[in-house]
Amino acid sequence: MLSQKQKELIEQIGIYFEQGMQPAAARILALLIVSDQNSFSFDEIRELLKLSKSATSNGINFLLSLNKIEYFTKSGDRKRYFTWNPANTITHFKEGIEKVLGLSILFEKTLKLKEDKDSLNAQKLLELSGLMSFLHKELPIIYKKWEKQYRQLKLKEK
Amino acid sequence: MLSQKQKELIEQIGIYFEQGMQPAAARILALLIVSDQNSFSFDEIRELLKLSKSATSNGINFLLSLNKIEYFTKSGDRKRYFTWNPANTITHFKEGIEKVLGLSILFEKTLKLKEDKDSLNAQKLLELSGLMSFLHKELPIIYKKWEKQYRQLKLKEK
DNA sequence: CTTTTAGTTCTATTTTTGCAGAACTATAAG
DNA sequence: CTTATAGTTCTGCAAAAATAGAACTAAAAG
Repeated sequence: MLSQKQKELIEQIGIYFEQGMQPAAARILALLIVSDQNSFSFDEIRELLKLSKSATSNGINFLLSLNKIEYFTKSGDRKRYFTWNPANTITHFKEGIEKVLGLSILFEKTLKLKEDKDSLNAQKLLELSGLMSFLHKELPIIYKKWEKQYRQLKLKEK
Repeated sequence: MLSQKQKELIEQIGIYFEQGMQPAAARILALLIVSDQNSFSFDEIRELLKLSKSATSNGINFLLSLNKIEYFTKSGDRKRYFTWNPANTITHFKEGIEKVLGLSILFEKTLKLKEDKDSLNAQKLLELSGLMSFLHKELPIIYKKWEKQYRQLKLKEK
């Protein structure tokens, strides 16, 4: 069902995802991304990851609420089959970066409160928030550049 | 010593920093960034943030070990005076972004294991790791662009 | 040598997080 | 109506994280 390599990747990717969700949810998401099987039932997830019913249920519902996964049903079968929702993942990735850059706003606010704007502290704060907001402005340009390049790559394939 | 606005910023910035360190350490760092006072002794930090000696000591040493803060001493005074080490902060920020992009390597590894490389799952994985590594390549260019712009800004000031 | 000071380390609590497993619910099938 | 299935929710526990405060240490001052 899962090779050793796949298991390792689930763990490693899971660690990245744990920033922002519980270990169980992180591994469920990693499983749906890594595996070759294109959908998993509740109990399959439960057994593969050796989780309890509650951990599985909570993890799945957490991921559903964030639109990171979705499910479909088969007629004459009560089970739900869960899959990764890759369509939103790029958006989520972009949002993740956006969030980090929210810190620049707090740094700008801090700067405004500074009595001595010429201190090293204030100067560096300006530099840092400057870099952050510069990056923030540049990112959409990068994304466009990539999309263009990516579209051409796809065309070539055909 | 600390205005209401400063206290709020310490809490808010602290929340960002808590990803990666204990709440106490996060607030100590935020304090050193936000305050107008340019250095703080152990006991000043302790009292302002209402921390225990151990929490203060551990927090300070953690931040020192990561080079996020530094200290100086005054002759005829045994205390250490701690300050934010802004010089490294930009480096730390860049490293933080680097780390996130490490996920792209794991996604590439995942892709290699995929039996069906034409599945939506595999395609999106390729797209995602592609975006990530593209961004990774573009970042140094952005940094240079910013540095150039920033240097000109500084020259104008003079 | 004794005392003071600044800070560290150790021990014990408290708080938080995460999960297991049982009890429960809702729905559909028979 | 009864039973089976799929999943949720509740209760409780265990491990980990974070902190408090006391005991301790190192070094300088007197």
